[in-house]
Amino acid sequence: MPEPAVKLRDVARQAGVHPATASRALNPDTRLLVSEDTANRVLAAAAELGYQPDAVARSLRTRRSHTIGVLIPDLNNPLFPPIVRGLEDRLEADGYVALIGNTDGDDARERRVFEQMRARHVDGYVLATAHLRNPLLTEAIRAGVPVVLMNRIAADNSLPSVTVDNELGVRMAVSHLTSLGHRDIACIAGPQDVSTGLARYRGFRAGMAAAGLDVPAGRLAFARAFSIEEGHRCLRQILADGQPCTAVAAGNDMLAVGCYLALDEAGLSCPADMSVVGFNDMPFINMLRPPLTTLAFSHYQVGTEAARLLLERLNGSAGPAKVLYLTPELIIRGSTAPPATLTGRPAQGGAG
Amino acid sequence: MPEPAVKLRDVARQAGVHPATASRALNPDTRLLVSEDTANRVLAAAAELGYQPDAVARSLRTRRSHTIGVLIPDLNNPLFPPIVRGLEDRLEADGYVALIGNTDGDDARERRVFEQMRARHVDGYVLATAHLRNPLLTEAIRAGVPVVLMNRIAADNSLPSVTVDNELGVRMAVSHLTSLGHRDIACIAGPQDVSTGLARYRGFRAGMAAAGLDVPAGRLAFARAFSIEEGHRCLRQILADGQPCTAVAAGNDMLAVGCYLALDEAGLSCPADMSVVGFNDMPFINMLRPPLTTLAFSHYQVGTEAARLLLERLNGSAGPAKVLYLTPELIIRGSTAPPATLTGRPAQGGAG
DNA sequence: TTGTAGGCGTTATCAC
DNA sequence: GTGATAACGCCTACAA
Repeated sequence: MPEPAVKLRDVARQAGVHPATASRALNPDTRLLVSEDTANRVLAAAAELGYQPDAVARSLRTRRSHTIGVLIPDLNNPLFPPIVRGLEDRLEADGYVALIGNTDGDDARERRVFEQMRARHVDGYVLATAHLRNPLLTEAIRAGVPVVLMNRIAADNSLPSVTVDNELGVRMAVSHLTSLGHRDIACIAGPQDVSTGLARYRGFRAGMAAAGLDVPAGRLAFARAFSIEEGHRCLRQILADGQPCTAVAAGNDMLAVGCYLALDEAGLSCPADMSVVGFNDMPFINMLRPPLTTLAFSHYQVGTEAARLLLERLNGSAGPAKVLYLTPELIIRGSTAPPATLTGRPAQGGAG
Repeated sequence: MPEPAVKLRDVARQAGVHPATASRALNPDTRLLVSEDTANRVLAAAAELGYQPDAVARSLRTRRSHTIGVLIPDLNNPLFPPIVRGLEDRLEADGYVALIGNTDGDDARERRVFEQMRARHVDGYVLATAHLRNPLLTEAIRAGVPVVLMNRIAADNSLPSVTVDNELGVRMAVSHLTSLGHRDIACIAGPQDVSTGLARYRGFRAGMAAAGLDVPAGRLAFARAFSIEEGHRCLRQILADGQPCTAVAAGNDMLAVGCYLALDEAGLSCPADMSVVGFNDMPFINMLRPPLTTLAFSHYQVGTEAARLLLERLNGSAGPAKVLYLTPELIIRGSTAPPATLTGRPAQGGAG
């Protein structure tokens, strides 16, 4: 026994005006076109009947869906829920809703989701999945749909984007390690075809160079994904290689967790035998043993800022693309300590 | 320079037919109304032009948005991302998309989000936020929109729902503890106005009764939310109360994590001084020290099954509501061990 | 200040 | 089997 929804014409009838007048009274932008008295009658009628404008019909007419398409790699990555919350909370304030699409790093899937969203007339996109060169981007732009990038950015900074200063973050991490006395520092870099992986690796090299330290090949590994498994594999590889080291800078927290596993497996303990630094300060990462030293930034804010940049575009502001860098904060926890050689104990790896 | 989208009438013109015919050819359900030859021409034209039907216009006409409203408490709760993924993956297979709304346990917010979704003509709702008596439910039903519950269920089983067998799970947990030799077992129960909190508490009482054990008031605390803070507060309260116990069954993993904090604070160690059992087997909970013994079930499957039940309704199946119970699995990890009183003796498996 | 009319893109219901 | 027509609910020139 579904109750028929109340429509604009019902409100108009109740207020004794024409639907067009009711429409004007209900729409904040056109309310001043109508007499205050009429406006009040219409508003009262709408309230009484519980009128909700039909968003679908409105979209068809106005060509604006008030819907945003959001593409992320995988919601299961703990980095993304707070980002998505930030996005949705900010968008909701302006009457927008978000369609979330997971790509699982699969180009075909990404394209399917993208097209789905296009068919639903999303007013804009927020992408957290950008590769350094991404065909989807040019396509969206050609279609005249605003795009904002978050977390990852594109090769040229031609698009509005929000990201943490990855390079600075890793330089801070390296500086923290060297100030503890570490000199033999390994790096597990993330994938180099996304900006996060690349910028953090650059930050590592810059930090090491600034400290006058070498980066021999045996202390460097490239993860094929930002996953626990890859972190595990990479540190195992470095340990097997025999290039001794007392600390490792991981491309993100997931890789760092993988390092924990590899250390366990090798019978080494953190931080006594090896210090570990991550990146992101994922939720719950402070609950691990030892709690992970990592670089923090407000994930929620990444979402709200990305939403803000997109809303600016949607509200007509043109101008050059704003690229926002959040400053990371080094959170020192239990996974970093001076190297064993300095604490009185014999050095595990017997480094020179 | 936005390219104009290609419309049905463009396809029709290219194929040399009337738009109505093109529509029939493109729609699988009506394709048999049109000659095979024409159908092929239309399909070819559509492919060539890259035609994507306008979902908004279609919705207006057909009164179906192929959109589902999903209400969850908070995406930041690690339980929900996999559930949402399950939902979205299953819905996508049938051409539906999900609008996710976070309620933060706030009734007003829940109502706002619900109305937003209604205005967008969602074809159905999936609610993970159901209180035992929920006004939204009757409202949705009155509007003729199908509703499926997941994770939590309503007081009467009048709605299709998917949930783990909470009572059984906690009985398994208690049985595990008693078989280790525990007799003085505390319980930190979740909120009693939601089905999960209530059923798990019932399971605890049933399990204890089956083992012939008492539940004195001093070993029982009710959390006001499924949060780390509340778990912390509740166990601290129990410890302060002076009723000695050697194990605690927490209403979920978050509460269990709070227990870890309270134990740390009290200088007690887990599992030597106190065993802890959780519920849910949240992602990353196995990375804690000690890894948490808990009850696992496929969160992803909760999502896919909920989607399935809803799709059944949307495809017209009536019949009585199906209530699906997933069977939980006890995952024994490092947070449970025989009580200290027994560990001096070779009484590992044997309970007195 | 308010009413009229037309159309957004699609599909359902008629005719032919 | 196909074409014409109307309508889904709303907004917005334009007319009055």
